[in-house]
Amino acid sequence: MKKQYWLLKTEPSTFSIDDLCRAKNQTTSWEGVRNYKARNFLRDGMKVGDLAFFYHSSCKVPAIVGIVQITRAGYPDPSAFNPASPYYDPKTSRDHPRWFMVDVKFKEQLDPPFPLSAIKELSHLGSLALIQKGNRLSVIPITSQQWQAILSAAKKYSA
DNA sequence: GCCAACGTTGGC
DNA sequence: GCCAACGTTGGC
Repeated sequence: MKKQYWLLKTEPSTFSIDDLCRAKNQTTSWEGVRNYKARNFLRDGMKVGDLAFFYHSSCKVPAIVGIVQITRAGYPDPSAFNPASPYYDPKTSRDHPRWFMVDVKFKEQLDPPFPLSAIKELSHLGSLALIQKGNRLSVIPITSQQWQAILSAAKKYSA
């Protein structure tokens, strides 16, 4: 199966790349996604070994800050069943899970981070959901061409 | 803090 | 099934 590429958004005030680095095995479950399109990508699209950009949103400098690898494919997100969780969804149950998550492991930090403003300047990206106006998708598929273009630009980038 | 864009909800 | 109202996202 061909490797697929992704971009995962997170608010650093909730969960940052530093949090991931400090996590046990530098691995975390990507809980709390409550959007159907994103859910479908988590449940059906992501495979073990896929790579994803780790993106900080809703912060001072929105940017790709690192790379992670998928270490476990989609499985039910238990936070949906937990009334104490901010991600609790009373309309779902363990018998009929609605929300899914994957596990991701830290692979690499981008230093410096590659900011959204620079991503927008790349001409050869074609349509990338991240830079489309009003986009709110938190799990975004990336073509291998886009991946290469962003990665090589990011390696050359210095603020 | 503002506001545009989007997804979801619920009345009909 | 439609669509207005609402809540949320996220860049600026």
